[in-house]
Amino acid sequence: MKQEYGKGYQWCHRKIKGHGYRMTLGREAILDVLSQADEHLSAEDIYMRVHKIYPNIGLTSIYRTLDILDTIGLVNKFDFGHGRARYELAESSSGKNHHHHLVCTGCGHIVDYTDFIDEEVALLKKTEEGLSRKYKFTITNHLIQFYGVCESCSERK
Amino acid sequence: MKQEYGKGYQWCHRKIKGHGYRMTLGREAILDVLSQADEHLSAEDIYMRVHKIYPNIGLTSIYRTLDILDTIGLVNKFDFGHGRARYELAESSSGKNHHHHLVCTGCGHIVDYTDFIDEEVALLKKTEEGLSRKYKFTITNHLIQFYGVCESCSERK
DNA sequence: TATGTAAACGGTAATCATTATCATTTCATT
DNA sequence: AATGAAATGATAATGATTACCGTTTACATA
Ligand SMILES: [Mn+2]
Ligand SMILES: [Mn+2]
Ligand SMILES: [Zn+2]
Ligand SMILES: [Zn+2]
Repeated sequence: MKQEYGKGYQWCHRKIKGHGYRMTLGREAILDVLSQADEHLSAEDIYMRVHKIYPNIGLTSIYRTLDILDTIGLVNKFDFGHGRARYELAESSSGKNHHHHLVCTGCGHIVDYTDFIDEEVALLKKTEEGLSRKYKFTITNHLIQFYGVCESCSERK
Repeated sequence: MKQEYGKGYQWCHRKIKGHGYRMTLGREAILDVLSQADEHLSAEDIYMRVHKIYPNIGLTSIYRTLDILDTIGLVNKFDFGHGRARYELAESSSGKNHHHHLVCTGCGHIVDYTDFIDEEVALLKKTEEGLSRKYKFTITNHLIQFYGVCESCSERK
């Protein structure tokens, strides 16, 4: 159960406590489910998976915890336009590379891509600096998504 | 009322009819409100403004029309993370330049920026081609947003 | 190790933007 | 004017997320 992922369980634990939160069995289970997920899970997806290993969990706690984890940067929350938020472990905690998303508007399939990511990130950095200066914003985050139709969706006419 | 904007009312009219839809007073009023808007309006914002010049309009028609206009590319629909969708006239119909958004997570203020847009668009084009080939996607759209804290929000501690 | 207290919890009800339904009206075409 | 399709507005339904509240738990302290 308590497996290692990214910078590891201990690192997440410290980060949570460092922000004044407690580490509980429920939170541990949520991190565990996220670390094993290969897709971008909704709160209810997470609820169902956590429920198997920790049956007492309530959906409310899932939302509460995800909100905290998003706030302190351990998870990323996304809206891919399907009416519900989706979550993934952040790079820092998952050990995955920085990536952006390609979304099929037909079936909802999502591709994590890292192609051109270095160029993208370089331009983003430059843009952030420019915008920051010009508009007096402290920029904390960015979002890049491409939308289109995947192969099987376009074959399905 | 029926004023000129972007490629003009006639152009929008033709585009709507070209997709098999009818041009009605309500739709005209919605386009009119959008063309005069200086912000990114929610469905209810639009409803209230249209209601002044066309009191019989129902909120349902606002949603229906916006959905159609989004689908045929006359308006863009955005989610800036405040629980409701926001709309703006698309470049083609508004005459505005291609731009992306800078969002203040404190007060919700949104800046349209065009800085570095040529470089951004060039990279996007290249990335789109690469992703398209590699993942067999027909890419139709992209989304770029920066999130941060505006000056007055950071002064307000 | 026992205890006090704030944090976290689960269940339930409430919220609220968006959609579905459906009877009525309007439009384009003849 | 008659016809059928598209559009409309009022209303109800939906569904993800949040608010509330009484109970339980984690953990700093003694
Ligand atoms: Mn991802
Ligand atoms: Mn804009
Ligand atoms: Zn697809
Ligand atoms: Zn602000």
